[in-house]
Amino acid sequence: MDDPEPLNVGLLLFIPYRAMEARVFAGLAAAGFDDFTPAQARVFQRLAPQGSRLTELAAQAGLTKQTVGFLVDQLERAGYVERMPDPRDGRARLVRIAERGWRTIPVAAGIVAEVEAEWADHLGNRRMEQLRAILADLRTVTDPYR
Amino acid sequence: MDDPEPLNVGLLLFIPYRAMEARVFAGLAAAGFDDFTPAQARVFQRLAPQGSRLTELAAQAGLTKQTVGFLVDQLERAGYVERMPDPRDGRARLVRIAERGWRTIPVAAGIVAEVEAEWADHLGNRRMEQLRAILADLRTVTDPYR
DNA sequence: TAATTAAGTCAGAGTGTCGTACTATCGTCA
DNA sequence: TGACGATAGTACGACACTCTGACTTAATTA
Repeated sequence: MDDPEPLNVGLLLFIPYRAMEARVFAGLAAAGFDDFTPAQARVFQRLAPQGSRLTELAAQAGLTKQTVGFLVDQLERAGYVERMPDPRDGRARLVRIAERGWRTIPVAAGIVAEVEAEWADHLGNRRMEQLRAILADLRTVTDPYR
Repeated sequence: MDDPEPLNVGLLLFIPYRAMEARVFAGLAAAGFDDFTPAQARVFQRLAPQGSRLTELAAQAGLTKQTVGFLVDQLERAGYVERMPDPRDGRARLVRIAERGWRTIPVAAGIVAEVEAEWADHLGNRRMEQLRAILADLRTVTDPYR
């Protein structure tokens, strides 16, 4: 109706991000993982396979330690992750994906693949690959954590 | 240290989005617009120049009417927007950008331009344009609202 | 070994979001 | 023209998320 001016890139990034997130949540819920909030997922998503420390997760997700601790509590109660002492540092504990957490992974990956396929279908494979490559490159200047 | 597998496109979209948002907020705060939260901004950003209805904003932002009403209350109290009756519908009210709101726009636009310039500098102009074009195209399949 | 730094927790407060229920107004059609 | 279903918005209550500040425990450094 009234869009002569192009949206800024920030908003353009946000729109598909949100669409992807919504699809993944709907799919997880349909597969029985219906406790699981976006905030929890943003932490869960960054767990290293061998486990991550709270402080590390907080830095990566751009949240405080307290917030991540709160979210990990919930994930732990729901059986998605477990905490164990870090053998290399008595102060630290490692947050690791637990059995139920592992089960979400193929489900989520399947939905992501499905959405990506739809996008590739719309954009064409070549541009989809360009998008992925450009975003990965952009990460080097926008992700303070690597 | 440990990133052989590529991140999914959702997360790759989120990282620069978040970086852009953080920069805009820091800049607005530095310019004296230090009340102004991300949630408020996500609504404010979608206001049509002639004013928008609450329901319309809610649909675009993917929020409920109540949530948007709550955020608009705050924006109104802070002088960024004003509400007026919709001459075409007695039930509706138009939310319009108010004087103080208009003043944020060049500031925000300047920061967005600055960040985009940095990105273009890193990616090269050609790929920056590709990114913009691809995202705009992707919007047709990911934005349920247009 | 004392001082400093780092990992994590606890407590409290403020913000953001939703579901349900309600009022007022609009549009339609008998 | 007036009754009825749909739509715009508000009110209230609950819960999720996030932060700040203060604290505990363990590691590191001097």
